[in-house]
Amino acid sequence: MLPKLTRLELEIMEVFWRRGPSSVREIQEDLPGKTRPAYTTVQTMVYRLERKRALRRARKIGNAHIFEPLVSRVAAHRRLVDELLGFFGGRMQPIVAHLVESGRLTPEDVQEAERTLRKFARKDKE
Amino acid sequence: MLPKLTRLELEIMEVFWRRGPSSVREIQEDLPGKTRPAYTTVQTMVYRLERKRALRRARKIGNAHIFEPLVSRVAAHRRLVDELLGFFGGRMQPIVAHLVESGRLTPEDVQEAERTLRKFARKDKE
DNA sequence: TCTTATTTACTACAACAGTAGTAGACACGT
DNA sequence: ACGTGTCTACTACTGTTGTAGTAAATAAGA
Repeated sequence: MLPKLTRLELEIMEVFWRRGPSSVREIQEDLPGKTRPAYTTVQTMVYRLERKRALRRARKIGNAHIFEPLVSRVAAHRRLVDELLGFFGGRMQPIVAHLVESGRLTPEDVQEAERTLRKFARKDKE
Repeated sequence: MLPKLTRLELEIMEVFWRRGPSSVREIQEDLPGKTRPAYTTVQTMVYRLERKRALRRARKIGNAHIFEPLVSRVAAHRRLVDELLGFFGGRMQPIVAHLVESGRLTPEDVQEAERTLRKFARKDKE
C-alpha cells in the first residue's frame, strides 16, 4: 500500500524524481532557495521517507548514503487526486466546477481530456 | 483569510452545511456511524472550528449552544482544489489525466465542463 | 598518520490533529 | 425546591509534521 506523503515529503520526493538517486546533501541544495530547510531537516525527512518505504538506500559514495525512490511520481500524484476526490464524496462535478470557475481549466485542458477519454474508450473495447 | 480545515473538521462542517445551525449533540448524532467519534471529541472540534472562525455561536437553546457556519461549502471546497493544484505546480493536465485514467471523469463530466466553460466565455465578453 | 570537514545517527521540541475524560454548571420535570 | 441528566469548559495524551542541534564516525587531503 502506497504510503501517505506530506507536503514537505512530497517536495523532497519531487527532487528525487527529477534527479534520480541522490544524497541528502544533493537534495537539500536542490530545494528552492526560499523554502530551503537546514541540512538536518532534509536528513530527517529522508529518514522518514525511508521508514515509509518511499525511499531506500541504494549504495554508498564515500561515507554518504545514496537514496533512491521506491514510489513513482505518477502513483503519488494519483493518491493525491484520490484523496481530494474522497473529500468530495467521489463526485467529480464540484471539482470540475471549481477548476473552471477559477479559470484554471482551459478549453485546451478540456480538449486534452476528451482525447484521453477517447483513447481509454478504445482501450476498453480491445 | 479562509482557515485551513482538516479532514475531521471538514466532515463536521459538511454536517453543518447540510443541517444549518446545530448543537454539538445534533452534529455528533448526524455523523456516519462507523466513524462517529465521542461526543466530547466532536465538541473539541467544534470549539477549534470556532477559534478558527469557521463557526460561531448563534444562540442558545436551554443551556446548549447552537453553532452556525461562517464559511461556505463552496469556499472551503475551492480551497481544497487550490491546495491540490499547488502540489501540481498549478498545472492542470496531470490532474485531469489521473481523473480520466481512474475512470472517474466521465464523458458527461467533460461535457458539463464544456458547458460551464462556454458560459464563462460568454460572461467574459459582456 | 594526523587533522579537518562531512555525514550519520540520534535526540529534541513545538504545533497541530485526533481522541476522549472529568468536574462543575445548569435547565427541566416533578 | 430538588434531583437528575445534559452540556460546557477544561485538561490530557498520543501520533504526526516541520524544524533543527549535537556527538560520534569516517573519508580524504596534507
